Amino acid sequence: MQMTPAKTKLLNAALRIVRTNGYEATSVDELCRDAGVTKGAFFHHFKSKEDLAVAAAGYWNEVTGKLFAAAPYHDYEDPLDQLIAYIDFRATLLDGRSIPEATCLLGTMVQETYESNPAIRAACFGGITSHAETIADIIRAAKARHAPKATWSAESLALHTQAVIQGGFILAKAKDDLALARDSILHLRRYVELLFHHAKED
Amino acid sequence: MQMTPAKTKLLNAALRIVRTNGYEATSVDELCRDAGVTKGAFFHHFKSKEDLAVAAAGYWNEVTGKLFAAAPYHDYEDPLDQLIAYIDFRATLLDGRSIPEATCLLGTMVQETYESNPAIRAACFGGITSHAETIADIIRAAKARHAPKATWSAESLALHTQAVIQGGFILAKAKDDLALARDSILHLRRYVELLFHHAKED
DNA sequence: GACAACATACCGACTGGTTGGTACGCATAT
DNA sequence: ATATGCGTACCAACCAGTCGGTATGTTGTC
Repeated sequence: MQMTPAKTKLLNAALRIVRTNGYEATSVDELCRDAGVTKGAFFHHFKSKEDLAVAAAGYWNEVTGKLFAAAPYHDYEDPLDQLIAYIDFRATLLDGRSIPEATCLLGTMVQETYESNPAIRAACFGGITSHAETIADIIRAAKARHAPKATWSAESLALHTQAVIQGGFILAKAKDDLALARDSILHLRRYVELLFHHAKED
Repeated sequence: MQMTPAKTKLLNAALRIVRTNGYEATSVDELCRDAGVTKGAFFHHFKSKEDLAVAAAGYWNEVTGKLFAAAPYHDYEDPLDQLIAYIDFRATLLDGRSIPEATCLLGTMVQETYESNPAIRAACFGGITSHAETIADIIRAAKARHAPKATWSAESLALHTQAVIQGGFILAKAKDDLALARDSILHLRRYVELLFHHAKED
């Protein structure tokens, strides 16, 4: 999608500011100031603040989609290796980043808007589940090869990976330390290893 | 702590409304309307909206502290049984509740305030870690008895339980379905079982 | 036990600043 | 010429917080 400069600048500003201060605490004026455009430009491209949030969720999916598509975890032949490498990749995404830079726009926005703003909630849900689905594909393949008789489902485990990552972000925000998010991802890695290790023993 | 009726009503209103709409989207006027008190009463008891949020976090700890202290998971002799029962108890806390009723005030508030409001962030951190510490005590005992040589720490696993629960809430909010939170808690249960099952084999 | 002095709990009109959103003007490109 | 992209000026609603005031204790003094 071709985008006009002001629109792109506004969306990038939204990713940064909303992840830092949340959706409600982010004002249209601040967004415009940060993007270096005026309010006229804002309401030319977005019919409301809510509309911007929905567009930002879509933009987030675009940006992170490319990031994950280009990530090295795809290079492994064994899907279980891919899964472990994906988890490790999620951990490396915390390195050298501040908390607002490392955390997820969708998880942040949905907390504030799930009850009051169905459109934003749905956009966040779509983004999270579409990413989880790509992980579920990997898990499905890993399960078929290494744990065909396991009782858990690939979809459920994929969503769990996202839950752990999102939950890790919350703890990290609370302590102001991304190490807590890293620790939880490490537990997740161990869980996946134990799950498949256990299945092989049967 | 003895509390005046208006103050208690405001704190109870805060627990409900903030969990529903978030901190920023909750106005002082709405809080007063819901509590059935006036603005004068609000600012008599709290010197600012931020002050109310900090007090609400403390109040949340009181209320949930009693809930967990009276919960049945303490009745087991074996600390590992206690831990599993705690996890199951967390799952039952979702039953028959709406999402705002089931979710955690601290996790919701800290997402919005971690960068812009250190006092609220610290209050949320204190509440989460003090609860996690009670779980860490159980895990420490379970580890001493069943997995003395395990490499993971009780504190880290305790925080991970909280991360999974918080992350489950985010997914539940995104899908508007608490089943997702339940699923993640089930994965957490399996993780703990595998962790100790694995340790016993060594 | 009566009365003054003071504290606590609460009321609700008001304020100055901020909010999301609108109306409209103008330049450029087709 | 007309649609698109953006700037300027503005608005009504709402926001957190203030302030003068009342009603109801509580405490100390004689």
